[in-house]
Amino acid sequence: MNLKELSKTLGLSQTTVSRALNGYPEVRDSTRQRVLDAAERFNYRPNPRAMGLATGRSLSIGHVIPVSTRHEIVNPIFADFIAGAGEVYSASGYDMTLSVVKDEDHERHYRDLATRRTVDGIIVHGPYAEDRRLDLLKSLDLPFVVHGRVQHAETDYNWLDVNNRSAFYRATNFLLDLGHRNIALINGLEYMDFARRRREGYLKALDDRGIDPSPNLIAHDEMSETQGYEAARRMLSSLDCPSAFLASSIISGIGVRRAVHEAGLTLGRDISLVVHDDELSYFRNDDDVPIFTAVRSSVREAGKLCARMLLDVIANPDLPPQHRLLEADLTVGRSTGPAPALRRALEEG
Amino acid sequence: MNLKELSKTLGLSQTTVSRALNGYPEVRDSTRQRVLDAAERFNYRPNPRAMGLATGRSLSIGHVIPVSTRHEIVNPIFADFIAGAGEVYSASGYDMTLSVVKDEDHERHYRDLATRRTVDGIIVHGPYAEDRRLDLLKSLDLPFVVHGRVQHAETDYNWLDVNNRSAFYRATNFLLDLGHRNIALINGLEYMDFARRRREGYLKALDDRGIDPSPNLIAHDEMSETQGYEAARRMLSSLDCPSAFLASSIISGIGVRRAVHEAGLTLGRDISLVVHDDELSYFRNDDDVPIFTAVRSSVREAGKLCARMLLDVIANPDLPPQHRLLEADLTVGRSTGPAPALRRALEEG
DNA sequence: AGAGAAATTCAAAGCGCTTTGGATGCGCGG
DNA sequence: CCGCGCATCCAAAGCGCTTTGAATTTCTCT
Repeated sequence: MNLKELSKTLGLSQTTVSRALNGYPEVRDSTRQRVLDAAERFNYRPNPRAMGLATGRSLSIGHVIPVSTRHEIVNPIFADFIAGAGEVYSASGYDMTLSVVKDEDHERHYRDLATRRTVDGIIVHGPYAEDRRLDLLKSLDLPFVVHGRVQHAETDYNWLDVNNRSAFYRATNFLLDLGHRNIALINGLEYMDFARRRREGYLKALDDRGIDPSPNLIAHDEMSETQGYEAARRMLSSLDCPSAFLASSIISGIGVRRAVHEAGLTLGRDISLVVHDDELSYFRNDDDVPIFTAVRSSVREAGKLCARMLLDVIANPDLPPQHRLLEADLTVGRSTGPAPALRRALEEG
Repeated sequence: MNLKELSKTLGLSQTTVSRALNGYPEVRDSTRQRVLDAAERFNYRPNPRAMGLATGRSLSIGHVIPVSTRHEIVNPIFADFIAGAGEVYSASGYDMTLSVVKDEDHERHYRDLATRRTVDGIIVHGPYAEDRRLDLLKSLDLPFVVHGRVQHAETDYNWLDVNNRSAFYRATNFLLDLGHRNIALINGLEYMDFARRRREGYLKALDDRGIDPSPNLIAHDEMSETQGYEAARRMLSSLDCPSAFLASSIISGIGVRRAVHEAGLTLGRDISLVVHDDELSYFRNDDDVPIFTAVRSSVREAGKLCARMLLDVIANPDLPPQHRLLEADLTVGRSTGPAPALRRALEEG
């Protein structure tokens, strides 16, 4: 059943029916009701491609998921982010178009999206500290929102980010206050923007107390269980063995835990661990006393907020660039405790 | 730049240009080359909505991700599956449209997809043992492939599945051969088809050896770290304390490991654990000697295969229903060993 | 009652592509 | 030289919707 048939059935013109359905004012109330009833009865659904052709819009948002050839990992936070964003889209009648794009294909892909206008806007995932994508996108006249930020951008753009620097600054300070001095950082890939900011926060906190960071205690890699495990194992058996770890993800944190156990040590007593917790749905860390002390920020919520921001920008093209900086909570769990030296001092009174 | 402009520039009709671009034979070779060159030079990209309107196809595949209101978890295997499928789509010029749909909205959503023809086919994720969705889809005349199967279906349909029954049958036998008798099953939600099949395999193996399964040693829930932990902790402190666990996911397996450690026991010696390993990219279990003994099957590969199957079915509508049953590998890692009783016997010679 | 304004409704153009049903021009055999 | 078949190319219709500009109806006031 299409518009033509529907309007013929109703004895009205396509114009009127279309207007009635789309809520335009120049339709008599009784007529509109008649149209809506008929549409419902005949289960009429406008053809989105025809709508799109006529309006130029696609009612679809593009999410571009980067996969590098070097690093095969699909970001595990991605599923939850999508779930959050998807909720917003379906509530607003938008679809979500996903593309999984290799690093070297990004430019071509964005240009394609822009010229074919297959989406009305896009969400950029996993920005690098130096990311040429944004300047390209700016030049393409396609609304976009970045989940994260980049270090230096030629021009302003829409973004939503967790305050990674502050989160890791606070987390590091928390460990320092517990007496830890050798604090290791198990971070994400060095060229990722979030990883760089987290390291900045970490270094700043050390610097504030006049502590020299040890290069051996900083690991940059893809955040996987194995990465956490191997980095932690290496560090635990090194000379400047850390008494505390800061892990950029709950997943690498799990790896750290494995290494700690394997070394015959106990988390929260011999070794402290603070993780960044994205509140992944399959990895809840929200018991009354959480397993891990964590800086916490829901990535699903971030997905919702990004989606809303983008829809806003699309609806109001003249809006100035939108920014939203979320602060992470620092929640104390069972994986942290005073540094062994401090603990002994405390115990001896 | 659209078809009209392009053909005007070339001094050709739209018909000819369209045919040249789409590889139809009734175009002189030299002309075709001229057209292709110009298209390249002017960076011509056909408008997909116009194409879709004219052809009736959308060049897009729908993935429907279920989220229940009861269980908020987004299936963690989903990201890797998508990555696999996405590769195939982009190689074939298809887009991927994702929708995150609540249980109660599924029917409406599928009907919508079918009447609006916004996708050319869909992939069904996470089928329940008794899933009314399939019969509905069958009646909708929209090609689809199920990742998984259902228990009883009125009619045949396209699916790709891991042989869950056999995988868990073999895993259980493996543990039985090691002398374990109290074997616990930490499974997914009871109404999921895969969970039911896994339990069948497990029960069958026990039955083969005349062992009565203990209801206390079977847990059904969403597969999360917490679930694994709590189920294992409960079981470990119960009367019929298991000496081995079978976990339906590497993630719940991690939880089991935590409970084991917390009980002061050692994995692979005091307690054995076999997990189902989907080869999630952020949770590799593929060291020379893997951490976990596992039944293993790449979900990313499954994504690829499902996508290919669907594209096939779309291209050849008269194909009979396609089926593909993947066997999982049983890989021995460090999380399993002889049952304590057997080990003592062995040690005493 | 009649004019002008306001409220409704409509016909038709247009979005950018594919595809049907011819045209056109060419070489070739009779 | 004519007519036929083949290789190329084209004009125009159509996909299903929105939207412009105009027509028609209904109100409102005098």
